[in-house]
Amino acid sequence: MALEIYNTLTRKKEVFTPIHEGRVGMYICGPTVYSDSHVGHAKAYIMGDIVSRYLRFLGYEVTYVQNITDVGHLTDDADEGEDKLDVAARKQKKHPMEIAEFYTRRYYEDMDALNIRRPDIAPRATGHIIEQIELIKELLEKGFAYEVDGNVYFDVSKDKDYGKLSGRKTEEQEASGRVEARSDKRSPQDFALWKRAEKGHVLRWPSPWGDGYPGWHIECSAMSMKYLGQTIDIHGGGLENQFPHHECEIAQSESATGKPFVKYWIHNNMVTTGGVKMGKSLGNSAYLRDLYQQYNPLSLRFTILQSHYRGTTEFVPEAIKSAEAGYEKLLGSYDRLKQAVGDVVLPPLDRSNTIVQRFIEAMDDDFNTAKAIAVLYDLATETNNAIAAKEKEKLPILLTIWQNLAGDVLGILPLASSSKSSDVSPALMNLIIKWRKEARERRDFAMSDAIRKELDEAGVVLEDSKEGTSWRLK
RNA sequence: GGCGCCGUAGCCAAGUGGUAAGGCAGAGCUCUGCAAAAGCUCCAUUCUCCGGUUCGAAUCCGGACGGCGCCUCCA
Repeated sequence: MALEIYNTLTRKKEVFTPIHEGRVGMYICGPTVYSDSHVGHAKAYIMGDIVSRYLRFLGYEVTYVQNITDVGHLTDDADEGEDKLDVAARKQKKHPMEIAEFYTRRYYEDMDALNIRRPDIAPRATGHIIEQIELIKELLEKGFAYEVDGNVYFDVSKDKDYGKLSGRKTEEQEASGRVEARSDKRSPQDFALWKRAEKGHVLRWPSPWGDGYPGWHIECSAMSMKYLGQTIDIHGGGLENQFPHHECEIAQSESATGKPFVKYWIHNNMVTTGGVKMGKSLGNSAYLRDLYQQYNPLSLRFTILQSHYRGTTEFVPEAIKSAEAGYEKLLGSYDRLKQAVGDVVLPPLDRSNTIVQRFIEAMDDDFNTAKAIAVLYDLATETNNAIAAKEKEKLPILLTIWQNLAGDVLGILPLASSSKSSDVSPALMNLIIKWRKEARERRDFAMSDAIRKELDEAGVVLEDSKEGTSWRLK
């Protein structure tokens, strides 16, 4: 078996072979930092996280680049609309860069909580204006772009391949009545590479075409090529970015370099509620930091991983709660195993183990995390039985498997530092358990039950078994 | 109008030609002073519907119905 990835460009699963043996360059379109992150961001960046984690598990040297868009795009590619960062800045009476910095920090906080590893390089659009201008100059020199009164547009008619990612033909676009004609573009489907800054536009830079700011799509082309080369292995993002954003990126990049821009395009599907897309503009979206008040962030990650990244995820309380219940069952098994194993040096991962094999087979199939999680439930059952049967030899082997599959690849095990903070002293708990045991021995069940009930209310669960009483935090 | 996706048990959800994964909820049993946890067992003769291809279809083809996405900022 080998890793197969569904390539949006070819609309089929392809065996993954990196351009340079042993190394992978990947780019996932990052957020525009003018508001807080919502569940849609979680799904997209969990996908990027899983892809990079699994590639590393397979032994690849991965460079993961994810931009921070701190130049507000116009709300459309015509000459209308407003810069989103400018709007937020004006409302809050702040400089646009304050807005960008504020939400960038909060973005990372929100993603950290989901156990999403930070990208290796997180370039900001405002830090790469020079690169963007250079790319635009090249496109002008090669005749793929034209300037009108301080605005520079990409000439879609010059690009024979335009539409190859999204399956759109330019003639069809022209037939659509939805493309605004009100601008100085030659053709409605041409898109802006550089915009002239009007009076009052705060974010602006000097350029060969006068003061202005970059268009929506150019930053990703410029930054991905700067850090990953002219052809990169994997480029991805949310499905709604397929058109026009990624289509335009391909047009710009390939016209400038004459080389393929991306080998594998990956797109994640949406998060829905009641079957309808959750989105900012629809007003049915939920901010992650609000959800964190109600749910453990890792159980939200688990909920998302229980569906495939290319399918939709139905995000309703009933689904989240049932996922959370299943997730806690897995964690319970892992916690008991960790306690049973104690502090010993763990063996290396045995990749020939049946459970590991099945897990790899699932992940090799276009990152099928739902199937991979089903394997973890078998791992949990095996773990629970091994603990009950006191198979001491087997336990460290199982713990290694948990840490590799559930921990390193899926990222659903709590990090040691972030596990439930305990203000409960183990020594005091042992004392309480000892007294309760004495009460039980003299059959004072009223007392022993009262102790259990009150501890439960304090967040500590007691569990009696043949081996004695154990405790855990709720 | 153009392009595309989806419809699997009460809920979430994998499966894309070989006879329905997994989780939650539910039922029973084991263990147990009780509870919890855990284990075992049960829980879709069937995949929206109707035709077709095939030895064989949830999976392929055609049609109907229902839902959704993109085409405008969006993960």
